[in-house]
Amino acid sequence: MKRTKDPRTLIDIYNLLHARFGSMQWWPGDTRLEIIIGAILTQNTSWSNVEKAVANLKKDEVLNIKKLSRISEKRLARLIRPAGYFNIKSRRIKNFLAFLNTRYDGSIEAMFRTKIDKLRERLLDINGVGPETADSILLYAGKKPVFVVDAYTKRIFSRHGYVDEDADYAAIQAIFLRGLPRDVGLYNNYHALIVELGKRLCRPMRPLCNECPIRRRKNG
DNA sequence: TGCCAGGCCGGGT
DNA sequence: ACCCGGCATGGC
Repeated sequence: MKRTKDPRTLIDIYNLLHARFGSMQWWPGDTRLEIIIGAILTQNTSWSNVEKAVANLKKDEVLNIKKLSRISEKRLARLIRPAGYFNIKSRRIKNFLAFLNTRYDGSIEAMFRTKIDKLRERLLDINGVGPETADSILLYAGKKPVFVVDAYTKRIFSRHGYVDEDADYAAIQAIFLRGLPRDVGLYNNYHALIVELGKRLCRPMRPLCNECPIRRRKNG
């Protein structure tokens, strides 16, 4: 069966997802620091595990910049144990805090006063912060207009023919930046909707499923 | 039970 | 410039 190019825009897809799941208005987390820590903790890790780790940090009342900066890497690793990769993530959190303390005197506000592109460069220089983590920090903690790409984005939109299977992070991001108005609220909800769809329906070994709101059906 | 999860790094070609 | 193993817990 011959297939023609999907004429629907990325906005059309957004509207489908929004109709199905509503407004997510992310990130799940109370403070900007919690969002940043969560962004590191959720690297290749299910969110339910991250929640346990964050709960531990709150229970011990260390989820603030000063305490997190002072406790040992060892103790931090113990607290975030449920999130997996706890040793490396403890170091990565410490790396971020060292960056924040050194360059911005421990002020997240000061950090976000930096021009977006410059701040993104600096975040990427932190060992343990890659493109998705940096962009999540910028968008969700900083409310900056940066589109976040993740494994779900790549999987879902390559399956539906919007991005190449082998496209890298920057290429996928460029497609969304080109296809969407530069709007923080839209970027926020779009990525959140993608994750929601990914978590619920779009598993690795299941190419397309009938419940997928993006799926094109006969008769449109 | 084995596979997977909202990546990223470092060492090897 | 790629490619790949390592990192680790908890849920289904």
